[in-house]
Order: sequence, then structure tokens, then C-alpha cells
Amino acid sequence: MPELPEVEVTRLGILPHLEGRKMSEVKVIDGRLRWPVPSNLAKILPSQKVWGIERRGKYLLIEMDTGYLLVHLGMTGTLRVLPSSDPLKIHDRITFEFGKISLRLHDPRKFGAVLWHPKSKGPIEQFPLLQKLGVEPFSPGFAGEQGADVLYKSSRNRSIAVKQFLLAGQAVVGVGNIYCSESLFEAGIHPAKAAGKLTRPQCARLASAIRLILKKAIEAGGSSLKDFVNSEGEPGHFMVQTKAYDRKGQACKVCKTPIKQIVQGQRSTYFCPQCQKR
DNA sequence: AGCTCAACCTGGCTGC
DNA sequence: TGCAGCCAGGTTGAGC
Repeated sequence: MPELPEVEVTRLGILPHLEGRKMSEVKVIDGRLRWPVPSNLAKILPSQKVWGIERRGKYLLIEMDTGYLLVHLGMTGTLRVLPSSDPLKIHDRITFEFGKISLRLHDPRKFGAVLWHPKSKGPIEQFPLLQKLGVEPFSPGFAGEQGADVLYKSSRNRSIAVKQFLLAGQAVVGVGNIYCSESLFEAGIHPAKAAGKLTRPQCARLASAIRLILKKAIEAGGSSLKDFVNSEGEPGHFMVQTKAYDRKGQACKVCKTPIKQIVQGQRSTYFCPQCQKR
């Protein structure tokens, strides 16, 4: 799925098409996503205007008149703006109509989510799923030494492997499986190292690596891995640049040692046993 | 509180 | 060609 860069590329791609536009209709084709799509959406959304689109972690927050539409792309979701005359495709799960254009969620595996938070229930930050999220990697709170602080302080006394610590998103959000391997490679840190054993300089290198890797991925237009397409339907180009992810057995681009693959928490991790130390 | 793991669902690829 | 088995970008919630 879309990790943070793909979600951000999607946000940037759809925002100019939707900002200020009034929704005319909602069609739920298959609402059995990670959680059921709220059944009242089709009733309450029409005639409401899009005021803006923000991102928190991997959630897109679409501000409407009376609330926020939360969209998560799960593993295989894509959001695209299309002419409303375009026929629906297999695995299109929900389509939001804005007159002549549509915003469509396409999600084969149905791990995505579309939820609703009415403004009457308070600010969007209070939505339960957003509560436990760590800091944004591009916020001032993760810039420079602050980022090192966040990683260092939140990892003290944690026995969990740093790979899984990052993936959990409770310290910093948006680092998914691909960019987690890439960030640890960039920082020269072994993925199995206990998070609590990270030194302060390692935390500084890791924070800086995360910012760099995510920034480069956004600039490259998001990953093209498997079925990601951006809002215009064009594949991104980040995948060709990975230094560790999906390179099992191939020569490390720095030292030529074969890249190793291990499984941590049911997910594949790729690393260079020579460049990445505990 | 922290850790591990099953579960959600579908499609694509590998190997027999 | 057919089919079983495995793997895939995320995240929650149950059980220790």
C-alpha cells in the first residue's frame, strides 16, 4: 500500500480538482471495507462542499461542511479523480460524484476505510483512530534534533526490534514496510536491534534518514510497487531506486555484500548484513 | 503496558 | 493448462 509518500502524492493530486467543489452524489458499490462504510454517507454528503484535504499519517482527511471524511487506502487502495462518464471498474468500492467528475476509491483487497467524523463531535484530532499516532515526519516536532529526541525518548526500555518499533507508528507516523527497510539501510542500523538499545547518535541518523527517504519518495511521485497509481493513474518511480527492499541476494549498492531478507512480525525486512550494524 | 500473532480480502506469481 | 501454496504496501484487537 500506499505508505505516507503515496498518500501524500494522492492528496496533492486530488486536491486541486476537488477544493471548493460541491458533492452531488455518493454511490457505495461495496461498503464492506476494513470497517463498514457508514450507511448514512449517501444521505448527508450531497450538497456539501470540500473545504480542504489534509493528511494525518496515512489517513486522508477531507473536510466537508459538517464533518470530515476519513479515507485510508489500506494495502491496495487508490483514489483517483476521473470524468464521471468513465465506467466503473472491478474493485471500485465507492464513488463520490462532483458533477462532471468523480472521486473513486479502488481497493481490491478491501483493507481500506472510509469513515465519517461530524464536526459536532469535536476537532478531527479527537477521532479515535488518530489518537495513538506518533508525530508527523515533516512537522517541526520531528525536525533536526527534535526528531532524534522523539525516537530516543519513545524507544527507551523497549525490547522490540527497531524495525517493528518504527512500523508501529507510535513514535513517528508514515514509515511503512518498504521505506522502513530503506530508512534503516540509510541510517546503517540493523533492523533486529532492540529499539531500547539505540544510541542517541543512531536516533539522530535514523530520524534524518526517515525524513530523507520519505521526501525523496514524495518527489519521485510515490512508489510504483504493484498496484499503486497516483491520482492521475500514472505509476510512480520510487521502486527502481530502493537500496534494500525487495533486493534479496542482490549486491549491496554500497559494499557488494548480498542483501538479506528476514521476517519480523510477519513482514519481510531487507538489509545489508555488512553496512547495517547492531 | 508491551509483545506476538491471527485476522481482514483478493490477485498474482511460482512450482509441481 | 490447472491448481495448490505462498506472498503482497496496513492495522487492529485478542491473548498472554
